[in-house]
Amino acid sequence: MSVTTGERKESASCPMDFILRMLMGPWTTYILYNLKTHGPQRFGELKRRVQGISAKMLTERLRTLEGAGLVRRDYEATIPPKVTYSLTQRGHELDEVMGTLAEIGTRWEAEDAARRAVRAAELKAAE
Amino acid sequence: MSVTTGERKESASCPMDFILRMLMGPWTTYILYNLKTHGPQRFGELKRRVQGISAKMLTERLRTLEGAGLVRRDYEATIPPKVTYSLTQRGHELDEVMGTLAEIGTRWEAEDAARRAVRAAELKAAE
DNA sequence: GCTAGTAGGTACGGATTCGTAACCAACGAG
DNA sequence: CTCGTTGGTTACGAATCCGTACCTACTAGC
Repeated sequence: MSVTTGERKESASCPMDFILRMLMGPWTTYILYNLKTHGPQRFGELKRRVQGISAKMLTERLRTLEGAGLVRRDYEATIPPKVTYSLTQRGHELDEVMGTLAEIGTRWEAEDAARRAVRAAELKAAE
Repeated sequence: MSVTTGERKESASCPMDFILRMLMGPWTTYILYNLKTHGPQRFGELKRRVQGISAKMLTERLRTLEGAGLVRRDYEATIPPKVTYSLTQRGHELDEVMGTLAEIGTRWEAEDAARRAVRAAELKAAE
């Protein structure tokens, strides 16, 4: 599947698919999360915060997000150049869903951890 | 990124990432959507409905979803075997988010279409 | 005996992806 | 005159993904 370029053959009739393709792609959620919580940021700042991402990936993801209208790119042709990225209004429309997803994800992780703990305790008791 | 197997190195501190990895993976949304709207289904039924998917992919995705606790697999060792898949309670917890995502996706698609139409009209008027 | 259908598993291979490393342009500092 | 900074781009290569094709075991139907 092409996470980056959008549809592969036919995305036919699943609007979720389009939007999830956007949100997915390796670093996307980290980028959006950072732009949301820390506000507009310059390229280097963002790169430093999204630990481990390469300039190439960051550029590519930002271009994709920009193309989808989720992120705005402000370029100042100073020397050295200054490029600031920020969430667009459309980008902020995802705040709520992302919040919900994060909440569910967190809950599930906690539940899974609890379940593992119980199972471990049972195993120990069965010794 | 490994959509299928979950984290690659560190998913560190982004619960959205975990859950989106689940929802993503090529056919996942189609599968969940079908299980949600058409209820529990057998393997072949599902395969027929999720048009174009290969048995391999369907099996793999279902196993992943099962592993994440979103889908339940009921196996009856009749001849021929009968395997029914259904959403678990956890699977249904995503109903609302998926609905919201679908709504946003649909709206954006419509907005984009409208914008393209306007642009096309402008181009035509400028001839 | 041959085919179809059920629910997959396995092997291969082309395409895609993503990380690494190198490079670029302009300029200010030393 | 070289170095560092910013915001990238490009080339390469290894890893991964996912579709195709073929295999299983069993039975029913012709």
